[in-house]
Amino acid sequence: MGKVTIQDVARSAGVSVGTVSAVLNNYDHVRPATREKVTLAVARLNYAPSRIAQSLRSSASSSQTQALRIGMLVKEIENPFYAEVILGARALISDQGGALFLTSSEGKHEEERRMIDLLRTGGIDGLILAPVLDDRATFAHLFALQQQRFPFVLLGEVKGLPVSMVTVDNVHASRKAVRYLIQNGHTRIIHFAGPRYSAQSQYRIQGFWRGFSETHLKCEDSFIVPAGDHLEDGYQAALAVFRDRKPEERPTAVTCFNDLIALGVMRALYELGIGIPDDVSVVGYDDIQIGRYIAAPLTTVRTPSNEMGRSAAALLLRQIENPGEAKPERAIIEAELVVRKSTRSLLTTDEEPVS
Amino acid sequence: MGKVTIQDVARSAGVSVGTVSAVLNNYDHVRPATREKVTLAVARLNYAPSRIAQSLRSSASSSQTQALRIGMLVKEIENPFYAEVILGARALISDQGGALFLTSSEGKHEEERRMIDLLRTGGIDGLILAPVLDDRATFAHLFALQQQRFPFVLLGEVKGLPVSMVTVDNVHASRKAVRYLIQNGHTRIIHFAGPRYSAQSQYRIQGFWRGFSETHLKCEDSFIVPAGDHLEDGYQAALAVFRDRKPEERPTAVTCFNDLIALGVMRALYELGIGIPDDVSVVGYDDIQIGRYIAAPLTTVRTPSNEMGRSAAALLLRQIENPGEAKPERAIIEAELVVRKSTRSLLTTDEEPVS
DNA sequence: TATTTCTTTTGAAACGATTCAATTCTTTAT
DNA sequence: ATAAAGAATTGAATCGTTTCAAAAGAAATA
Repeated sequence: MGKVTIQDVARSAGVSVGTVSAVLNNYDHVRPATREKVTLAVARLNYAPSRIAQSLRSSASSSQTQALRIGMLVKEIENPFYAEVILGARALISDQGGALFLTSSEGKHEEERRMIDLLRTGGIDGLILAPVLDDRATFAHLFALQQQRFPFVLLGEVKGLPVSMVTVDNVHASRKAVRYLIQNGHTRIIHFAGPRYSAQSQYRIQGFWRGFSETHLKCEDSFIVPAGDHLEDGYQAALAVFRDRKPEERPTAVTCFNDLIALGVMRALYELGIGIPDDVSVVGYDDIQIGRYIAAPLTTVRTPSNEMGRSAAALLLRQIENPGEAKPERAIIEAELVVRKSTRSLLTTDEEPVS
Repeated sequence: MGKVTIQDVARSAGVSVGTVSAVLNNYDHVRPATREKVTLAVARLNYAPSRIAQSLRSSASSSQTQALRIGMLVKEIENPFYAEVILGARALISDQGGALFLTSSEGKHEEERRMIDLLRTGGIDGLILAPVLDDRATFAHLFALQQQRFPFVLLGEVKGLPVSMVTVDNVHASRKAVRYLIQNGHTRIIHFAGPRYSAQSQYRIQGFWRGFSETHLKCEDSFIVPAGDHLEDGYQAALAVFRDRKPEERPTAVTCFNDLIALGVMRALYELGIGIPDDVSVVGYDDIQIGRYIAAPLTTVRTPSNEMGRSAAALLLRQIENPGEAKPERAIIEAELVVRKSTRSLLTTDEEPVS
């Protein structure tokens, strides 16, 4: 069963390939009768255009229009911080008539390298990497890119690699935060640190130390508590620190690797009945938008978003595997209500099971 | 700045294209000296083979060894809801050895179409659209895609287009939320609705109505309040509804188009001194992760993330424009401390200016 | 030196679409 | 009925690779 090509359709419809192409692309210089003939032949042969050939041919003509394609690799798309970064990059590239294609490594080294390669061979004009994981093999990879003069920019800290990058002065910023707390009378301050091998986190720890060293106070080792970079990390770390400690032994303030950690910490404090800022002051890092709007755990309709994406992909893969079958499929997913603290019954004051 | 082809390499190395191809594919009938010449030319010109042309040619003989490339277009990457969807899709595609390339339309119709085209001509094997904006031209676009048998899946509601899609039963879910509230004694309930022309929002409104119609209660027109789909939309809408109303005239509960609206609403209520859930119950929609962790406005170090992305892109563009200059640039951006409600001074109880 | 054999290199023909100048077919106007 | 203008169709060129029969070069043999 050889593949059906546009040639076959043309022959079967008794017209030229050019005409078939015109019909398929909805050009308006085709007579209805001709269009009909072609459409029939397409249906009869169950013809599906080869997208490979299509893009080979049209990439030629579109490359004259020079639509800039930029690839971007982030660690985790779900971190609101990157969302903002992405928006910034996107805005500028879009203004230039280009497009930003996004990918994520989900924190895995080999994924990072794989994505870089896939983007690069995908006809991308340049790459934005934000941030690059601390990994030897990746560094070698980047070095090779650099050698080949492939345009790319790093976002964040990478030591000892002479490439273009955008960086924040983490030490300085972190120092400012601590100094602010100390100036306001705090002496026992804890820093919930980021991922162990993240250069970014190390700089922020360094700033924390430095903020202390400028004063008469001493920063003890126990002031640095490893957490991570997710909400849950902050939550767990804070529970561990605050749960079994007497109020007078608690820190009076904490700084966090990022806002997600801070939110997690705040959640833990809330559950422990520790007031913010009455008992403990909390400082985050990044200023994600949601930080300005936070309140209390939310009753909500739970859309199984992860599963939705998953089944969308499944549907798509099936379509690709059977290019012939044009039968649309539809997955209907049931949503459910999750009751939390933001609602209460007016009938009783006790918590009730979900109806 | 045209793309470098195998022809260019052949010319530059002083050999034929066949030889270059042989070198690239590691055939063993190439003399070391020749191999060397070619390798050098490849490096010199920074040549990367077009995988589109590759697979066009070899599709007949060798099987599809190419990694699967899936494009995904979302409305807004910054919405945490999509983040989850993306993760789900990504997980499955990655397991298959493929990659997910993400793009966003930022809610603009023509951007949506432009992105679809750019993805399509970029050698993508299939497309996930989540969700599709309610727009005639876009529908026509999708119809054409469908005609051309390009594999794609829609995520969300689109009426009158016979394509594969993944959908949630919005009416049902929304109805459940209202019913829950009514069963708990609420009678004055407001729904903060989504974007005006979103089919999704319309279904959720419909479910809201239906939840009422099953009871003895009447859903008045004024119960539906247009909001939008961003935090700020919810915030403003809630302010407008609650600010000038006497407590006994207030709704005792609200449902929201999504969690971001809910968070915005909660923020507004907090500022107005209205207790959650004591005075008003709030129901969101989506169950984004952060909904489980919320607390109070956060003092934070503000990283100018938008500007960071922007300048990363600027650097990159400059690099692409001047391919010769390999001079690494570096943009250093100053971060600043933003003091909000999660910190307080231990010296005084009044708020103080930032140091 | 001429002939044979083996190793390298060449260049044109695919792959399957889109494009567009040239051509043929319809109208419309004269 | 003929010319001119407009509409529809054609088909060769093109995109960037790989492939492979044929040509060319090098080495070995007679």
